[in-house]
Amino acid sequence: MSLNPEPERAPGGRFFQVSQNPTGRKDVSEPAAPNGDRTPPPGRQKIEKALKSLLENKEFGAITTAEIAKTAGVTEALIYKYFKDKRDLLYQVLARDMEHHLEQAQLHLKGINGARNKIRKLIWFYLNTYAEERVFGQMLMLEVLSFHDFYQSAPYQVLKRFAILELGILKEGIETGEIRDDLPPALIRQVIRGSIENTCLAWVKISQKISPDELTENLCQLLFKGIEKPGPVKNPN
Amino acid sequence: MSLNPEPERAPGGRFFQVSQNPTGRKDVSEPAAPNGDRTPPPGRQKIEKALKSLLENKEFGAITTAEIAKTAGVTEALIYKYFKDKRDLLYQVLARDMEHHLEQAQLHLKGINGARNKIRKLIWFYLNTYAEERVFGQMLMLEVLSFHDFYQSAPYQVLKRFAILELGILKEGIETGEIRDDLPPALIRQVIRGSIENTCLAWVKISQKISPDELTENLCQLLFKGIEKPGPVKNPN
DNA sequence: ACCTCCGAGTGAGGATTACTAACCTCGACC
DNA sequence: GGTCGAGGTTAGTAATCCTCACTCGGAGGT
Repeated sequence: MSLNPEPERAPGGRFFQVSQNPTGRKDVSEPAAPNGDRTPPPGRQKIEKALKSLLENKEFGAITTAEIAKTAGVTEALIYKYFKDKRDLLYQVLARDMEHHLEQAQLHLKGINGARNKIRKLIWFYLNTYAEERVFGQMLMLEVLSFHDFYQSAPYQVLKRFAILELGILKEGIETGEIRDDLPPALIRQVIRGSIENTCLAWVKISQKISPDELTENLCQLLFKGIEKPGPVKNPN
Repeated sequence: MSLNPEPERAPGGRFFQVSQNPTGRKDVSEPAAPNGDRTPPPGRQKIEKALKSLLENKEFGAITTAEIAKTAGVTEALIYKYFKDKRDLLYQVLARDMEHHLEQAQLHLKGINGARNKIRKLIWFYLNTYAEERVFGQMLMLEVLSFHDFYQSAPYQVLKRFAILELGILKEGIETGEIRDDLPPALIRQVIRGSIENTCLAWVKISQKISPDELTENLCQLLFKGIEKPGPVKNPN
């Protein structure tokens, strides 16, 4: 009867259920375990895996908790044993992925000299990651960045660590004279990130095909040298 | 290059292309040609106004249809007389706003010479618009860009017209030699848009305060000249 | 062997939501 | 005066997120 493929319905439940936990993270996953080593319970793992696999061909808003539970082979209620929200589930999955990618990024930067070379490498790394892990890119760029509560969530904290990494490189470049010092590093960072995200978004949403290698080169050309044509200045502005 | 805006057929929804009514008073005194477009019914106008006012301090996903109907002073069902969806309501409101801003942008560009000057002006215009009409910026940047169906909606068609405008300026600049010709204009456009949107998003979401005038200057510096420190040119990598 | 505790997991709803079908009302027009 | 259709309403419905009370089984103390 229902021919409703409409995403982002949010009936049921209350919207502004205030969590007693200002961090937005639920501590239900951190009980006093016998020892520091505890593998997460199988049900929890299955739930996270189910969400990821469903995200392969459906957007988060269109995935129902019933669906998640069914593909995970558990009951709906179990989701709420481990996650405060449907959204909290997304955040925790995303946070784990981001943590992993942060480590990878740091690894990729090892042994590279010079701020500009590092920036180039980082740009390539982001593009390549978005290209190879589509679900991750979608989660980050379009399921999450638009929601208010994301900015109090765990994955946002990881995003901040990315920011620290990037700002560190920029400051290094400013000190060594590789990068101009008349603009705030935070702005430079936002421009770089914005460029990357915007091109990747166009690619994700409009199935515009790109090759990370080539795009890295073009982006660096643009970001490093600017859009002005070098040569005789016609109109000084 | 592949983002070349190609005209697609409009979605099935019907349009009430209404001319703007500055006085806010819309007496149905005019006979109104039978087959021509009439002024939209009051209920419809109230619904659109209600949504806009609710968006002032709530995100779209958290606004219920009941709420919209209540603040509009009509019943819920009336919404679905004029809009196919809750989202369709958002899209139509947004499309009207965008249409208006597109006209404004074209007006602001009149009498400006030179591609770089036009780009600078356009950047200022976007920043200023986002700064002054917060609700509009929020609608566009974070309620809409993440949804699949947006890319078949009316406001997306207007977005494409923005793209045409921007690409036109870029191509003009390439021809006159103001802008480098070794990079695809579509990429340049995406970088510019990404920079603007990313900075504005940070400003909207993290209440980072900016001044459009100052930010325009910095952004143009960055986008025009690049992030490299000018000076002794050593090796062009 | 028995009791207790506790985490993993379940079953059965409740509350709220987006959306719909059927109906009413009233002026215009023939 | 009958019809038609647009503007608007009443009274729902299915779907969805989330909660609460409950079961099961094993580890460990006594």
